[in-house]
Amino acid sequence: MGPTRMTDIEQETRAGAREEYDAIAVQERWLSVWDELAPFRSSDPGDERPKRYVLDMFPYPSGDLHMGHAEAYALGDVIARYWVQRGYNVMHPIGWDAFGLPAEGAAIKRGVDPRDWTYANIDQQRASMRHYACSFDWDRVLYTCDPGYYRWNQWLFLRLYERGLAYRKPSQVNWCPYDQTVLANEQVVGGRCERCDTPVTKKKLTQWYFKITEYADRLLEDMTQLEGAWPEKVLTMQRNWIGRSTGADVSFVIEGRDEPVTIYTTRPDTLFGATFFVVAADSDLAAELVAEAPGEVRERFASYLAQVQGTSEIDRLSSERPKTGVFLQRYAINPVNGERLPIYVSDYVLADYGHGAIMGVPAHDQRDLDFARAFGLAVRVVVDTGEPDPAETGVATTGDGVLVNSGELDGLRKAEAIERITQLLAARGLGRPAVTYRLRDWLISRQRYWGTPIPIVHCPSCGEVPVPDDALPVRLPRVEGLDLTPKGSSPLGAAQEWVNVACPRCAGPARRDPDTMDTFVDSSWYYLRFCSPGREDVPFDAEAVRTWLPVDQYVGGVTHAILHLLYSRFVTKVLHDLGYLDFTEPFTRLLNQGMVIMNGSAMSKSRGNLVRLSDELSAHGVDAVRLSMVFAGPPEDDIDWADVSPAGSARFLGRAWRLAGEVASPVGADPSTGDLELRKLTHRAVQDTAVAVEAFRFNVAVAKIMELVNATRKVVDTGAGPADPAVREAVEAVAVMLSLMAPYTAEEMWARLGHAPSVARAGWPALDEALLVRESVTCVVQVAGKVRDRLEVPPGIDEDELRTQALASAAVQRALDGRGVRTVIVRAPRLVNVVPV
RNA sequence: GCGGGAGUGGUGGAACGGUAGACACGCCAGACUUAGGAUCUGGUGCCUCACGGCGUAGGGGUUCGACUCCCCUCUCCCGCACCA
Repeated sequence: MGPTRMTDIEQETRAGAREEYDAIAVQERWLSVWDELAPFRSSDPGDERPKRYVLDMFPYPSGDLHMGHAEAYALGDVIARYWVQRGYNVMHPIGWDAFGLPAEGAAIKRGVDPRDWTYANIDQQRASMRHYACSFDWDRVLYTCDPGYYRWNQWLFLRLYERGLAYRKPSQVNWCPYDQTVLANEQVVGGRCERCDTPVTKKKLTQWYFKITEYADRLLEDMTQLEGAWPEKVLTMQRNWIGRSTGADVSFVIEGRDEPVTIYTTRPDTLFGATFFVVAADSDLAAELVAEAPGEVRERFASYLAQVQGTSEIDRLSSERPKTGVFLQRYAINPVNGERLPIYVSDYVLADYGHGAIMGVPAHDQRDLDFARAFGLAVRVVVDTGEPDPAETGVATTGDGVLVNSGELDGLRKAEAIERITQLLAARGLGRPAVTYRLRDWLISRQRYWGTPIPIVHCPSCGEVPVPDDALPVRLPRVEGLDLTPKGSSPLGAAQEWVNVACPRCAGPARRDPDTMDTFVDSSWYYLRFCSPGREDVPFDAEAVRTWLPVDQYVGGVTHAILHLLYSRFVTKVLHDLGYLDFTEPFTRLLNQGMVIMNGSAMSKSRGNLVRLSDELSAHGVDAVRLSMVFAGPPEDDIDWADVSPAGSARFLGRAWRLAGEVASPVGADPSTGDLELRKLTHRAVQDTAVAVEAFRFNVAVAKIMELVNATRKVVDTGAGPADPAVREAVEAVAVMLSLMAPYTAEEMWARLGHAPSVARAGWPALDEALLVRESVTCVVQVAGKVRDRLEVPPGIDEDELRTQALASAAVQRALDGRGVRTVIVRAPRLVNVVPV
């Protein structure tokens, strides 16, 4: 009966001869094999496999790959390699987000050409990726700093320009004093420059914008397509960022001014509670209103404005900041009751939100109340919420209640009053319902060298003239002779031969726009370019885009939750509207991986907790590092490298590899004659692993593979033995599944098992459904919800039979201790719960 | 302040409302060893000699049954932060 026992001698030999797996030595042998086989090429003509587009966010080439890259690409690779094994033609390309400030920094500091610095880093990263066994399709590669790429940024700019979606306007903009350039709203994080952490200030400048606000509603609505496929967190962040609010515009007559001024409010029901009026200090309206004010007021305003503009965003944001302002000695007339409201300027009203002016309702808005208390202004309650008087408590009431002191609105509740007053205002031509967004237009011009030149020529007689398509690309001038030091204006302006051109329209002398584009423009459409990276006549091949897009699976860090993802969604919609794309969302599914940290905090040189990827790779090998990244936990969680054990991963890989060397049945041995229990475990593991991978529970997938390895070990050592065909079946399954995370080891195993490379294209093991059926399951028997016994029962057992068996259990009877049975809950075949009286 | 998420062994983490702690790391013991930081085997939530009891941040609730659903509290993380 049973499996053949190994003799003691065999056992001794085997134990004594445990082979050592040299994970590092093995690596070299496969790289050239893979180069030749190109298992991940996706552009072979006539490829009949169904398509799938897996995309990792492309890197910025600032030095070599680091631990963060290693995690992201390990995760993306599991997904890409899985779908290849499932028989899909997977497009998994890579490129470089190659424009940007670090290259200029290097140029300034070390006198190297940004081009040379950038391409040198790219070469290094590319070599590291190859070594890290990334499953990229090396035929699909792009560099955004290549004129062959950025000409299409210019093309995109011109298409937006034609539609009025790219425009120039003067405005108060975010200014980074360190980088000496403007920043988009999205690139200011907590009042600091997203790049260099310098506190941001404001500056009035004329800049180029993309009109993303025109797409605010669609960016919001289309998120229903992404529900469940993108992390909820990202969707929430985008919703908040867009910040749609509904309310009403209300016109106020200003004494001594012909035109009334419109304000926006979400609380038109509190109109009768307005006791003052505030205009943003840095708005045009403020400048205009103060011009008619007495000289003393003008002076105070001027010094106040200077003070406001000198304040950094950091200070502006501090919440405990007292309210400040200047009374202009002018008045606005409340349209509902004719009251004269004193007009103030203050920095707590923002020039570029709503209309840059508000009505002050101190009783029902905390900010207004703070201001009123600072300036001794009246506080009038118009919504009785039952809470204490704000004038005394200093706490504004914002809840629901009954309108008072509000003329015809008295007695209505908040919501009714909002509707009523909006109607009344509309009927009298004094207001209308209004929607406002927190989202601002995307400021895309930058006063720096290493970016895409804006394809506009400024002509003294024709004004702004777009560069014709056939004159693209507008190439960057050579860097020689240019001073790249940040000085607040673009270095390109000093490139005389470049900047002075003939006007494309009148041929007269004109100047190129000297600014370059935000690098987020580059990345807002790169996923389209991968379909046809070599095309020189079009930005992307329409047919190829129809084939591949949208991206089925996007993988990247949550740092881009707003910036890159919002811009990409916007550009996709614009290109859709222009007829270039037939879809409206670029990324069907999104996975945000966490960060790799060390000892509880982000790695940094200054903290002294930096872990170098290259060190980890040479200590443990590529596979062990990749496996550790994947096995550490759910992909969206941070990985504390102090908590993971690449050495443990390496040991596991050695165990798997050794098994492959012990398989003693020939290639093609019929598994159906093999050990049934092991076969069942194999097929179940294959099934469970697939389910886990598809649900992004890669750590669980690894655990399932480990279980199978452990079970196979037992069968080899103390069960059916290494010659059983079921062992081969199991080990082959392990090799294929492991190829998702540990490509070198899997390839070695595959070779040891007698197969030709590459295991990457071996195909996912076919499931035998019959082997997934269990002939007995463990049934838990509870008494009052507590487990008292376990029964082995057939899966098809009927409820009555199970109930009978459960009640017959001695352990159940003991636990009942003579009490009667009130009910028995039976959930065949897994559980019975006996409820005593 | 507003919004979102999360609290499970010494650690990372598993668990369709149905066996809490899969799989690892670490640790302990053993085997093989001149040796072992290699390899293999076994053990490992807490209390208890045991029977058994207690355990998923804390407190309530729904349910035959709750890590899972609901309410309250505490703690931590993330995002936004004068957006009228």
